[in-house]
Amino acid sequence: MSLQTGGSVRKPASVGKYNELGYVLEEQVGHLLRRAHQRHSAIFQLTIGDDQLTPLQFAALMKLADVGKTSQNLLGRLTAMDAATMQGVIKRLSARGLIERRPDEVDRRRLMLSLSKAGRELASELSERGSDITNLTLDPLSESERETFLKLLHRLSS
Amino acid sequence: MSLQTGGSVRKPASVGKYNELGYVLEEQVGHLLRRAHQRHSAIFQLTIGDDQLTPLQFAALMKLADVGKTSQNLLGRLTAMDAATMQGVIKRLSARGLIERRPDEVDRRRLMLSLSKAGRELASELSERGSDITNLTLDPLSESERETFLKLLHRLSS
DNA sequence: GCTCCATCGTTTGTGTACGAACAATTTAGG
DNA sequence: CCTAAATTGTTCGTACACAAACGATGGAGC
Repeated sequence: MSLQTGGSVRKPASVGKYNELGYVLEEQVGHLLRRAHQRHSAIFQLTIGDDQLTPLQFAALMKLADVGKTSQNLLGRLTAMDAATMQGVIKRLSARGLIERRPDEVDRRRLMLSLSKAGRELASELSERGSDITNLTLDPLSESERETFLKLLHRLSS
Repeated sequence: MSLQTGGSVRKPASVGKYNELGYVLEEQVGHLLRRAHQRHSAIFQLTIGDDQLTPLQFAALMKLADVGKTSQNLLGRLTAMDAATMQGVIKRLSARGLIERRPDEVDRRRLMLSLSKAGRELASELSERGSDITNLTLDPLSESERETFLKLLHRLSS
């Protein structure tokens, strides 16, 4: 399959500069998504107030607080995490004693997860912080712009 | 694919907007940014037509084609990559013979980078694909929505 | 000269992210 | 009932992402 442009697409010779390919990194949505995510991660780290907790660990914690006892696999789908990724996240939360793991009696493939007392307390303490982080991330936008942005972003989130 | 592989799937109390903690993962901008980035990565991989090339490698390649000979450190800043990350990206591009590295004569701390012939050819071949990827990612949005979204996203990219 | 400090690149360690292969188990179909 | 297919969780390999510590170099100023 030909990846070529067919030969008659873009300007041939660069006049004053070097090879201009007509591709501007700063205008690509992938690059902007990546940078926005970087900025959000930095805000998260400054705001969450728990040195160990990462964005994914926080998401898993809050989702588990939301839905209660669930299988590891289902929690992964609810938080948009790959099974292998989920494995690592749960291992670290479990090592901190925030999550309890036990095999399902009925389906012995399953690992059922639930929050420990410490996990429930942490989730309760930090839920406010989570909302703060979203607000801080969206700070450059006005109220109506935030609404518009979140609506459009949601449609780009498969 | 059914989301209900969880045996006795009880609907959580927070199907609507609120749960007991008032935190809804699906409304957090970080979660949406992450999912949008996941979707974009999948589109990139399907579209770029080069099994080895990753989004960051492609960004470095195109930026280097754009600015010409540059130091590794400066290229990192231009592509929003950490020095340690840049190191790995350049190493892999270099291993494929797409980039040439040589120390600066004047400032011996610097590693000067430039595209090889193969690198220039690949950049030229794939620049069109890069634009396709942005278009495909933004496909769920109308033309005016795309403009709005990119404008707002740009303001959230530090 | 010389010292203080910034910059450049590297390495290490931890944490996502995901494809791929795998074993154990459950389910579906004939 | 029995085999084929699907699901669940694990491990491995590769690639970001970034903090932190490091050695080498360069520059400003005394």
